[in-house]
Amino acid sequence: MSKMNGRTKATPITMRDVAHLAGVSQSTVSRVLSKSLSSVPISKDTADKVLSAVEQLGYYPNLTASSLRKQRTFMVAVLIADISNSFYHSITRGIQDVADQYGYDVLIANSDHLYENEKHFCRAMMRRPVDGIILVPYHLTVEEIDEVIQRTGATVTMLGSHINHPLIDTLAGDDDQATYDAVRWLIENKQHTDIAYIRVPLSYPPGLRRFNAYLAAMRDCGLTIRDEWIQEGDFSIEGGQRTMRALLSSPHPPQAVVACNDLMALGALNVALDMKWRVPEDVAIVGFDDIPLASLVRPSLTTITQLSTDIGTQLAEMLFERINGVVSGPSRHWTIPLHLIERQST
Amino acid sequence: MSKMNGRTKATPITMRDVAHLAGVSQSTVSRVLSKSLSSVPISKDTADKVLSAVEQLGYYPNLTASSLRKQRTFMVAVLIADISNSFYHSITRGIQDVADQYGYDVLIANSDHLYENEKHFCRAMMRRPVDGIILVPYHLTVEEIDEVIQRTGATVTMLGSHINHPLIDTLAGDDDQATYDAVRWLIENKQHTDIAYIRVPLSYPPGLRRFNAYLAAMRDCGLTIRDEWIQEGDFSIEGGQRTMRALLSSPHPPQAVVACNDLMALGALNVALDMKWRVPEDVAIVGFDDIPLASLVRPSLTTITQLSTDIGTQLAEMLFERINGVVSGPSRHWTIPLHLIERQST
DNA sequence: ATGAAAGCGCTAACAT
DNA sequence: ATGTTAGCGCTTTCAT
Repeated sequence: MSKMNGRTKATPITMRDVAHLAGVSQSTVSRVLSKSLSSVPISKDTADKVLSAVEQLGYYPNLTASSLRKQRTFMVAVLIADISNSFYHSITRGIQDVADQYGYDVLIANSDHLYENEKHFCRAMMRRPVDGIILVPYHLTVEEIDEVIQRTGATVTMLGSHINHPLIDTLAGDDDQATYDAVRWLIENKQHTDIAYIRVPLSYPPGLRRFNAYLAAMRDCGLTIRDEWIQEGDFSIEGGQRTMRALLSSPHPPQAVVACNDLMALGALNVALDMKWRVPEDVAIVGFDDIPLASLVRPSLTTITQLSTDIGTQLAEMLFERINGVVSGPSRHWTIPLHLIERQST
Repeated sequence: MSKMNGRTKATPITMRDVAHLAGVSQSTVSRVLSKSLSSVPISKDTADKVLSAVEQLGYYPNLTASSLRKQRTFMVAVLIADISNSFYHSITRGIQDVADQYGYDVLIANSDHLYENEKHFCRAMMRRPVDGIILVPYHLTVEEIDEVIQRTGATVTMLGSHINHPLIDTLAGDDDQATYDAVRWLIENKQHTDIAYIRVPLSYPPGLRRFNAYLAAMRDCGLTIRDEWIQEGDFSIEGGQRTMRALLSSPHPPQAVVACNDLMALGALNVALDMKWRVPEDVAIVGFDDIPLASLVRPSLTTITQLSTDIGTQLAEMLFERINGVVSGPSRHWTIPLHLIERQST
């Protein structure tokens, strides 16, 4: 290693240095290195000289400069709702893998489900434009997302179905149908009548949809819902624990509990066991997302799968198809099939 | 929203536009906006004109251009070993929070514990220099990290104690001592004599250190270790499951199992329960990391805590102290106290 | 107090 | 086939 002594200024090696060493002009170096198809031919001889100079100096092109000039950053940004939820985090991994393949770096942001953070993300995108954005928006409006697109020219792909924009490809699960089916399955196959639901605040469009699906299933089966069976969590394990405690201590505890996501379902499961309720004998539990933990805990959690890794790669593939011009034309809206995975908690 | 019709080029608003609207020169706009302490005074009047032009146009400065000129990117990069391990992912969150506070964006990369990926990360840093780097390196050598520092001028902070470089602040837990203590505690307080260890490949310095601590504790207590009690996993839940299956099916299954990380311990726990072994009565299990799951599963997992969120914020704070010049001088090496958390699995 | 001009490192259009 | 030149959008000297 050079010397490692003292905190000194960096000594970046630029194209100029390479050009100088190779005895050619700086633009020739650029041409050799970018070897773009459209470019003019270059003599084998100079190409070799350049390449060996690059080798010798250990030159790395500066992407910041290249970005500025090309108006293309080779970065994509991802906005997820909760970095501590492994559901999102499988998505992230899927995206990273695909981005890597295309030579892109990934900027990750986390909204914690907060509108303010989502808006902050949009502002960040205006300042540091990226080529592509993958969003899991909860509160953002079409207008806000549209502004980012108009101003930065970024290609946007999102998870969810509540935004409709002519330039945004979307991928969404059929949440409501899956929730509806799960509740009916609890009623018809498991003979439950007293079914509680742990929802999230109704300002979250997907949360609202899932909750409505639960209501519809109960209504369609002619079942009545006690007020105390409807609980409101906040996506987290703690939310699930708190609401489950309320549920199990109420005068009429439910026979089954459906939660809007796995994290809350796991919190609920955990509280049930600690309160010595047998699961599923005394109370059955159903989640949503199929995060890795769902199959790991005992009893393992019955849940609705979204195949989160696939979602990530899928979203990224859709994005890069646009970025690389493989696909053009009107926005695509894909739906992914969801299905109940029956495990030990029901 | 403007029109949303058709996939058109972006219409970025630059400083020139602002200058034009405000009727001043572009450099004046820059001065007003950067309001750097060192800068010359500016008349209240023009400042107002500029600010209102900014407002009116909804101007956002372009960070790519600014980065190029200032040779400062306002980005930090993080290299973690496993994005699906919640231990790292609490670290990530801690870093994100701090970075956010300082107005920095965060680039996250994932090595999957692979040397090749770690080197790939270094190359990426050469091409897209960032102001700061936080590393959890497993295989990277001092030389390789030093090159990045020399070439990019980035400030580096890392988790771990096996790299010694005059410019790199490090934060490390006292893994070996904690492991040693945990094993002795199993022996002296829990009266176990047959203790197995699930290690990771010995090419991982921290893994090696922890393993040696286990050996030392056993030896110091005069206990012998059967060959089959030493198993090798790969950091993952599956690794824990596979090795635990081997352990429990062996002719002399251990009374206690210590794993090098929580993920493997959880896999082991899970297999034990599925094979109808009672935990901790038939076999006790100890992990390392204290990831959120450790306290969630039943029986909950006895483990060694590293306070991962604190680690993230701590690392980031150390980094920004350097970046912002709050601290200078020789590199600091901090140790964080680790301690055993006794839960139900022992 | 402000404008003009140079330049960060690169790409691409324009020369030759 | 290669060199020269003009920017990308910004910051920062140097003038005035």
